Amino acid sequence: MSHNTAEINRRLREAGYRVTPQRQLILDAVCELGKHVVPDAVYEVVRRKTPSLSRATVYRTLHFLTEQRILAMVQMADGRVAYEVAGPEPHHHLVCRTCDSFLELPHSVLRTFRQRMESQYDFEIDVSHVSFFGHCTDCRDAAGA
Amino acid sequence: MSHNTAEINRRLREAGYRVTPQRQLILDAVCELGKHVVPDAVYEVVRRKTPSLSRATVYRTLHFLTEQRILAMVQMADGRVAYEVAGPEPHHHLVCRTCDSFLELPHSVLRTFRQRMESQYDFEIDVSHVSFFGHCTDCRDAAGA
DNA sequence: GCAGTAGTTGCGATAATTTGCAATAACCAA
DNA sequence: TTGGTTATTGCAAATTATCGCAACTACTGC
Repeated sequence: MSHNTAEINRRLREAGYRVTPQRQLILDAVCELGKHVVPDAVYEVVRRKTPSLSRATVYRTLHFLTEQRILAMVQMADGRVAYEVAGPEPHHHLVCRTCDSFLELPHSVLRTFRQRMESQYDFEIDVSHVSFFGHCTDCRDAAGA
Repeated sequence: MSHNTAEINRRLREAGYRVTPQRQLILDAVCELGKHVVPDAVYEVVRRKTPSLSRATVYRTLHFLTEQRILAMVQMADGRVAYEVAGPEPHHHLVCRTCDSFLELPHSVLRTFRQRMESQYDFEIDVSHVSFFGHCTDCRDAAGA
């Protein structure tokens, strides 16, 4: 369990939302499944414990927890969205379009860029998570052969 | 019409693909609809001229034309994908999550970043189009009030 | 021109995601 | 503890996106 349940529950209640068993189950499932968790995988896990829990609830809850910055939404190369538990410091991904592998980037790589957008365009980039797509070393080598 | 039909047709045929009325209609529609065109809008337009043209063809053709770098795929704030005619030089967007407006960024803003990723991570970012999400001046003012 | 080849399309089925609404249950206050 | 308020859930239907396959047709070579 890599999330502080008590703290999260407090935050939710403070904001006027409710802590429901469904929300806790879904958060636990994302946590347990690791990084780049797709909605369907979450559904499969929670459904084992609570078969009545519906797909709609999974989708809604993932959205909800993302809005609350408890989860972060990440884009996969094929366009699907996945989720992961949001750490205290955001991080970013380099996603390979060919093999779907990904590299993690520290937030620092975007810090300068972000500041520039703010001063130049007066636009505040939401950097909870950014994915960049392209091709990793291996796949480029394979293609170039 | 902001695209050179003859040139595009030549490119497609040269690559072994075919120039079909459906593809032309769909490209024209994207062109006419402007920037950030969603698949359904394209479908509504082409269907007026050719009611038999199916939704599947719209989706497939948008993907296809994107692969051929004739269109560029852009992400909207709500996660949906949209398309626009790809210019000779890529450009990027700052998309406001609140009002869905967007600012265009010249490719140059990412050039340094891209080079850094290449030298540091040996990862080649596909920069045909990148969207950054956040909040524009107006929406931040409105929210902060 | 004309016919053959293979890239494309349309249809229907399927998967993935969202939404409306009534029933439910978490939380707060007394 | 109990009751009321209202956020949340589950269901089913609506949307949105994808896929398999047979029919079609754009293109090439003759």
